[in-house]
Amino acid sequence: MGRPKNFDPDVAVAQAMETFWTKGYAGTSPADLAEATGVGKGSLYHTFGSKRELFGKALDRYGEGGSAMTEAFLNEPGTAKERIRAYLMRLIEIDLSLPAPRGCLAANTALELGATDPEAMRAVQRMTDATIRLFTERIRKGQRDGDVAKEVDAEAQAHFLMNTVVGLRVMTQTHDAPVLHRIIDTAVAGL
Amino acid sequence: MGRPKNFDPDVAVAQAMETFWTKGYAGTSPADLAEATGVGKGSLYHTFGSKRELFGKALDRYGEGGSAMTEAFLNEPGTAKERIRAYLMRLIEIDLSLPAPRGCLAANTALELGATDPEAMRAVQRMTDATIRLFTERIRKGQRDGDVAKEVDAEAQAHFLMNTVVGLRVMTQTHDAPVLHRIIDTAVAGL
DNA sequence: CTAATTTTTGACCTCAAGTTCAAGAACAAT
DNA sequence: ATTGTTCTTGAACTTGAGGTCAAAAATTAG
Repeated sequence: MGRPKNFDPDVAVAQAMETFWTKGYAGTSPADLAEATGVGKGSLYHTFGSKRELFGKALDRYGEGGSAMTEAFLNEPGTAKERIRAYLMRLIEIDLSLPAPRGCLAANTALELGATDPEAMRAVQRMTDATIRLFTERIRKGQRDGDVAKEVDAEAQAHFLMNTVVGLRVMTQTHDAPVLHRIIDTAVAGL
Repeated sequence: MGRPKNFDPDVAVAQAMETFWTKGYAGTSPADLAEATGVGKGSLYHTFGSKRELFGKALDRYGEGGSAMTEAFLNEPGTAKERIRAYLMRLIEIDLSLPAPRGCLAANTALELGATDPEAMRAVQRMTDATIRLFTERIRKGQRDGDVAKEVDAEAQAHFLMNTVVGLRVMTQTHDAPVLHRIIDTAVAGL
């Protein structure tokens, strides 16, 4: 009972995520969030408690979406090297197609809140660990399929690829597609 | 003539740089800068004009310091691979020895101001290009010395290494030394 | 010593961020 | 229709950021 919400909290979280992603945590004001979601400030506070809590939900949602997209992409037909390369290419392609590249919410958060917000860091780490696991599994599958050499240390490669992804999402801010493509080609050479 | 400054602007810039590096651009208030430099807010504004201008000087100074340290490190005796590996190791070692890792001021700036400050981006790009050039030269020297294969594309490797550096400076926030070391070893495997 | 010049200091100003709250609106149950 | 409950709205509050300014202090030239 009681008056029904006239917005969907999940949708609002998704819209908030987009805003945080584009403008950063500190750079996003309650007014921005109200505009992005179409919900009054008061209502947002009533529903989510605080800006930080809303951000937490947005981070979680980002992790879910990212995981799903990574998993889907890696598991399309092809060799491990092909799929991983295609995944990296896709990542920068999306970012470069935006009016202004915004990198990776997780990486952005790590840098912006790293020193001051341990819980945000844990959320970021959960996401990177999930991605690393997906990479590891895909490489192991490649080894079973015979398209990746048995000697390759799947976990080491996965960590390394994660590092490359993070780097790319920053380099997107300052470098153009050809440079980024060559970086990707160099990075997957070890597979 | 006139009253003499009772602080050294160069020193103040260096102190401001440390503060921006640790707390980020937006996260650093004029009051923080006054405390870090020991100079009154009014005096800082009198000397530097605005927070943004002071930040510009701090960025430049960071670039100079970084370049000098990179060049010095790469040119110590050893093979290209050894020196580059040592350089990467040193970078994360410094960062991990701090109470809280703060990454790379240039990378942090790229993410924080990427969308909104083209001039800061140009400064960042000047720095990364300088580093890439140093990597390229060191790899070419390795090829002349015979410790790097002639077939290696020095520029592609240099861009790739730059990307790895950027990635590492973010990963430092969430991962520990052994993982980072393995990433470095994987990254320099192509040399 | 006076004048001219430059720096320092700290009070002051404006504006927006982040949040709270009182009043009213929309529902379900009785 | 009334009650109890939950949601919405917009005003209002507090705090600190970023910056300005007038007055005092420190210097050199004459």
